[in-house]
Amino acid sequence: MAKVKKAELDLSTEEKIKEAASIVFTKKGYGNARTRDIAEEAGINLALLNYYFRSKEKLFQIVMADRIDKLFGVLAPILNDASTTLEGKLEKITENYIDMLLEHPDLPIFVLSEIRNNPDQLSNRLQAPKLLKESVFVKQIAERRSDINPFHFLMNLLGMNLFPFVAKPVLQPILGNEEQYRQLMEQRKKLIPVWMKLMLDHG
Amino acid sequence: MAKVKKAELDLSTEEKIKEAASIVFTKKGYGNARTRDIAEEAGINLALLNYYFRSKEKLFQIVMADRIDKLFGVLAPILNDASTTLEGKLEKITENYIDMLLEHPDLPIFVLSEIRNNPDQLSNRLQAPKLLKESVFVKQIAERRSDINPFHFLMNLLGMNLFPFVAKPVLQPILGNEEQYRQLMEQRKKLIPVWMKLMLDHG
DNA sequence: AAAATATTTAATCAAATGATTAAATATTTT
DNA sequence: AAAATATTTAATCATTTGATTAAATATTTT
Repeated sequence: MAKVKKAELDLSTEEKIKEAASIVFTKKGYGNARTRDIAEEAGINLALLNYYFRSKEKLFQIVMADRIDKLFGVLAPILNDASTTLEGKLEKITENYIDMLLEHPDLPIFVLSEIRNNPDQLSNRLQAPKLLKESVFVKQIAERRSDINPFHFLMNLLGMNLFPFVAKPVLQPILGNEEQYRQLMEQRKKLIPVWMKLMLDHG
Repeated sequence: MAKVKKAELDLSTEEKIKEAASIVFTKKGYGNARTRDIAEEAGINLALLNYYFRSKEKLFQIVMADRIDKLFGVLAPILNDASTTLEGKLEKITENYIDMLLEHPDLPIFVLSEIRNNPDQLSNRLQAPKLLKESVFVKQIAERRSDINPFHFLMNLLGMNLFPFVAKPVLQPILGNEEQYRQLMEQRKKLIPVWMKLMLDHG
């Protein structure tokens, strides 16, 4: 019990700081976040943050890696699944993305703006590009429409899924209250795959 | 000539600072931008910045108002034009947006991330929501498809136009070099209106 | 040209902020 | 329980950074 107790507390405190850092960084971005904000959010002393993570920068790197995983992890397992059709993938990607984004609406704008702030540091370590580029998913699109660059359809899919969340602060006043916003996103889970199929089959 | 010379220099220096501030703020965001960065970019002394604009915050407000105008100004004149069809508006919005974004690719991510950082301050003063909500454009969409909330199509249009620029740092490695990226965006000027019409007419 | 005004600079201030230190407290091991 | 180790804190440091000041320079007006 003694060993367990210590390990529990250890993990709990470290995890509490990581969790707080994730919240504060995601909400404010690296430059606007204060280590004191994070300490307060975690309910601990400022020195503890440096005791566990050495620096703001180190803590940020850990949070960032986790956030990037969250944002692209939704895609990864689906893209190269040989057992699903293109249609199946469109439905699965859309449903998973919208479900995830309804829980983490500020994730895309955080990751994208931090990549903008530090393209060299972050853009290089993304395995998402290669993953996307050589995926079964993109090959399936290319087979279906050899006349159009398949990445156009990828941009459309990601754009229709992600943009309403990236632009949420601007769109919310147009779209209504939180519940109405949520309902629209739920509708899009059905609609986006239909629209994607339309684009792939006609035009 | 004497009067002109002073006025010229005056405007030139003030404008030089504004221009530098626009560049630095847009590239780094408010929190990561240093007033010394801006002064250096403008080729002037730090004190001059405060002499002309009183504070970083004030300078930022001026830059931000200008950037918001740039981002939404493309839409405004088209949305309520009674002399164009829905199809005509889709083509015009897409062409104008992509042309503008090719010149200012980091504009959307800057504006959206700053609105996230300060929703109360910035979101309220946007007249874009009301403009969009009550536009002829949205009414024309609603007439065409009474079965689907017209804002779905608005989100699709904006998503397909803006997202490739918002996500440029992530997409660039997939899409190729700068020139190839540009060519894809040029293609989208023709493609997006076609796709939008498809979605409006079928499904 | 002299006086008045506007512009620009170097030096400096004060507050914010990331980080450290040394001591206190709690936990685990012996 | 005592010793050893790990955790936590209050106080403090050093740097960064937005802002100011007072003096110098340039420009405009008289």
